Amino acid sequence: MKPPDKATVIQVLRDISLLLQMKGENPFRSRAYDSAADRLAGLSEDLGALLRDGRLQELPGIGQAIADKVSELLTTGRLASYEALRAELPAGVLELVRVPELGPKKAVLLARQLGVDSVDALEKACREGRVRQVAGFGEKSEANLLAGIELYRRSNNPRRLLGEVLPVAERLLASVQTLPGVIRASVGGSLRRRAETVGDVDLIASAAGASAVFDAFCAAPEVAHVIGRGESKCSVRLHEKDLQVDLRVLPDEDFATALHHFTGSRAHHVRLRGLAQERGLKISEWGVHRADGTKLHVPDEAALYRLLDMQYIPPELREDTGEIEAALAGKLPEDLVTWEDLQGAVHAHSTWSDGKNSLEEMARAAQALGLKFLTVTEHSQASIYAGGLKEDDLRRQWEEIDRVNDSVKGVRLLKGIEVDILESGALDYTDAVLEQLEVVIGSVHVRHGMDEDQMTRRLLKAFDNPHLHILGHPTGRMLPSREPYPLRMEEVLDKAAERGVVVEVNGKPERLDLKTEHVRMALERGVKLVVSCDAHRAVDLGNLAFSLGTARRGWARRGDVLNTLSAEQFIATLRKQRAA
DNA sequence: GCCGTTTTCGGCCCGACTGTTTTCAGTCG
Repeated sequence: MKPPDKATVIQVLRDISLLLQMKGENPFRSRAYDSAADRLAGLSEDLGALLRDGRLQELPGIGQAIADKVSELLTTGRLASYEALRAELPAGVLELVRVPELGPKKAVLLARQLGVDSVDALEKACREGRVRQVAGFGEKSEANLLAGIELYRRSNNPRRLLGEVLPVAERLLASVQTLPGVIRASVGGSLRRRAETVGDVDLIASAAGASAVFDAFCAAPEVAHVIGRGESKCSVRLHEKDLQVDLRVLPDEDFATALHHFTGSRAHHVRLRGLAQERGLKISEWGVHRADGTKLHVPDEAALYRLLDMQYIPPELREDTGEIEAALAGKLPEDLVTWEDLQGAVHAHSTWSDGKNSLEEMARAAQALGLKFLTVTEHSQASIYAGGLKEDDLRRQWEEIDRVNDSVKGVRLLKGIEVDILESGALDYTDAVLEQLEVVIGSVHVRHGMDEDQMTRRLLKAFDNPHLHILGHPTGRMLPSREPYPLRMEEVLDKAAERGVVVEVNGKPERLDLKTEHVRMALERGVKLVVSCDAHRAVDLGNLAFSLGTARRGWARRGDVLNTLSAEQFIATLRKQRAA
């Protein structure tokens, strides 16, 4: 039997946490399973390797009991205590808790009292007015459950892609900033941390009074429905993409601590608040207080970290994956790559292959973003479906690139290719053509079905070609629909480091490939990166922001990312990397 | 269930909102 993958282990731990809550167990025991799941989710190392080396228990939050359970699950494919727990509770409860508004306690109550064992059965019970007969439930509960069921049905995975949501959120933020009385406002939540997917949008604003702000916010044309509204929080659902937006409005003196609180992550906060306790401080969204109730002045987030004697931690790093220890020791990198550092955008297509805009339009879009160069990397001949270029087409394209470079000032198009890495690991052009190009990205586009061994060897073989500069979207995943192809990432990155192959952090919202954990693995090995936009339209140059966010989440510094160099240095460095 | 530079027992982050309640439990983030 195939051993369960990491995602399965994480899911089982989360299920155990829920089942323990259903049983009414000690909530801290339940939380321990959740924390362990969080820890594994943020892990860059291979779970199987940790198990083999007996190092599972070295992970904070994983002790003897959970390590044993993970071990049992990984080695036997089953977990007896989990199965026993499931058997103790009514069937279907783990499905029921996926309905928003329905938590473990209510789910088990309804399952026991009404015999509902599925979301369908729950809906029927609501419609027949049976739910309101259960103590603690009323007519409103029924209506809310029906609304929750509809939401649950509309999308099995309610999390949206960062690249879909961020532009919507930033537009909304701009309008909130103009509402009456608003002093400061920011995006918060996993969106601010640049997680690859986000569940909803958190906006935090400061103003003298919340009421007028909420009135205006709820009346905005993009708002479809007001979910709830209290003293400091208001939740709405937008017409656009069915997105839920939570707006918090607080006095300006509480803005920094509120922004910090609603940025998360939960794991980061738990650690930080523990540290605060040791210093006799209490942190909440309403400020930092001493035990005697004195409130400390916290004008911005940096001040909050200073109170705990640690370096400022940027939002993208707040996941409790080592950033707290580093910040306490003063070892957090202070030169994480920023938007301002970027001089060029990597990976763009034009109408020469499957792009929608001309070379000149792409150049002008790059110019408008203040970029100094853009690498034009069309598909190669094997990618017939994507209008891949024959070698002759390429030469004609170079003439047009020269013309555009003469006419559009301040930005330079680099002559490149996204060449297919064929099934054999060979590249899809002759060396005679490849050596004339300034930028060669090699990517896998066909035959994803190879097994782990075959795919690993395919990539390593491609590294043998000295003209390959950059490995493009290394795992081929597409969120949420296509799994990454199987690959021994450690081996690929080891070899990339050894051979000077640069690795792409692809910024297309569905890809974000490398993902965060792999970025860290690459950097630990000294692999150099490019952040890319994989643009097929001029507007896609904005994908660079998503790639940048992923690189920062992986702790990438300015010097790790080659498109922070000038065009000349960029080209020279790509060549030098491979010559070394 | 995890954890420990006073502790191997006794803590564990913190609060808003809702619906159902007359003081709180459940859910969410």
